[in-house]
Amino acid sequence: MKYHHGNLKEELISSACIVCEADGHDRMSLRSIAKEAKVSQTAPYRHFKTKESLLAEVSARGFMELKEILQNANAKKTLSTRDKFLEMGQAYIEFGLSKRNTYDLMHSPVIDKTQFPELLNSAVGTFEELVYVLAELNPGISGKDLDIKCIHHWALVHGLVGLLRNENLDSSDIDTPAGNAMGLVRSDIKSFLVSALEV
Amino acid sequence: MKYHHGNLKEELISSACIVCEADGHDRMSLRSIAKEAKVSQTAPYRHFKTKESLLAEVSARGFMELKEILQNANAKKTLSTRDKFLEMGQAYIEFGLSKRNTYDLMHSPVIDKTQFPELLNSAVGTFEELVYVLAELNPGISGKDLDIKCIHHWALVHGLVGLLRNENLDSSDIDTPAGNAMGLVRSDIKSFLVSALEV
DNA sequence: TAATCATGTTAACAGTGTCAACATAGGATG
DNA sequence: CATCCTATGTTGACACTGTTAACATGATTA
Repeated sequence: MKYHHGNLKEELISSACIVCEADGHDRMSLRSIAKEAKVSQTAPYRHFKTKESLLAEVSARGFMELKEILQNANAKKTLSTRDKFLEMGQAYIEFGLSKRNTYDLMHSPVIDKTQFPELLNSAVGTFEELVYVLAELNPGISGKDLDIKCIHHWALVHGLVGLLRNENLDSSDIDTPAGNAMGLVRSDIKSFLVSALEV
Repeated sequence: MKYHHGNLKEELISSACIVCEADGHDRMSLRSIAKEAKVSQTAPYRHFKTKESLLAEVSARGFMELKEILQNANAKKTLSTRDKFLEMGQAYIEFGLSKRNTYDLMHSPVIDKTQFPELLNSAVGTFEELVYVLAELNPGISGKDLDIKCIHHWALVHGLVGLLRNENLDSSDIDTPAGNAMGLVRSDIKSFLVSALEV
């Protein structure tokens, strides 16, 4: 039994990623993931100043994974620019729905991104990926106008993920127009994107 | 000093509303608001089964307030339908930005809305208000198509609030296209809505 | 070899949500 | 009016949390 773990920081992060996605960041305790790594409850403090900074790493990895997913969608050379754009939108939403708790952490106010420059960069990186397709899709616009258009589309998919994830409007027993429409959207995201984005 | 408070439940809720908006729901403790009401730390448990159910109450009040705000915007008789719609969008976003922490709670996964039917109704009520204007604005569509259009616009404003609130992209020192565009959008929300909603 | 320093441990503190057991008062019932 | 019931309060405790201080270990470096 060696005293020094050797690879603790990395193990803590990857463990945190798993627990965070499984239970949600608010139910994740530093102590539990320390225990999982078979290490004392205060060992993480040699690698992370606070719990928040560990969560910042988890969040950053989420953004990196999302960026990669968007890049992959954008890299499908057989598709038209329009279809690549739609593919990205769908991939984004699917990420938000499948990595539910991680996505929640990524946009949670418990992490002050201004205190974690790397995290901020990761988040901005996601945005940049969107800029590339939209620039290709709209040769007419550029600069600020292009950036604002990006925000428009980012807001749309981000908002949709939020509604589908948190409102529980469709998965409830109560039969409402909102719930039914939400179910329709969820069952065919691509159609929704086509109509909403009007591209 | 009377043993029974007399109006504890109501006082706890309104106190929770204030603390929640001031500090955020995750930093709010049951004990602290019990103390504020000059009552023992377990007294709240005579009125709320768990902390979550008190937060559900706070969330519901948030939705009711938001609905009222949207109703007021929609009731401005001097405005055209289009302008009423824009007014609602702007009012929604301003609510999300000014009642930042409350808005966060309203869409937080810490509350399982399926376990609080009244809260679910409040949330759905917000949606309904949107249906009314959009129906008036688009006489051509109805039923599911109308509902899906509502989700589209709800997602847009909801997503925009999320980006403006949590990403900290514009308030940071780092100079990025995303941050700059975010600042532009924030400084003139109405213009953004006009271009994004294309109405 | 000796010293330094990153990385581990143990013990403790103040705080949390929650429950069980007990206390009080006011309204309903005889 | 006396009595009991029930809603509402309190005290004490439990298991947990993030975090810090003080100490231990062992690898790197002077």
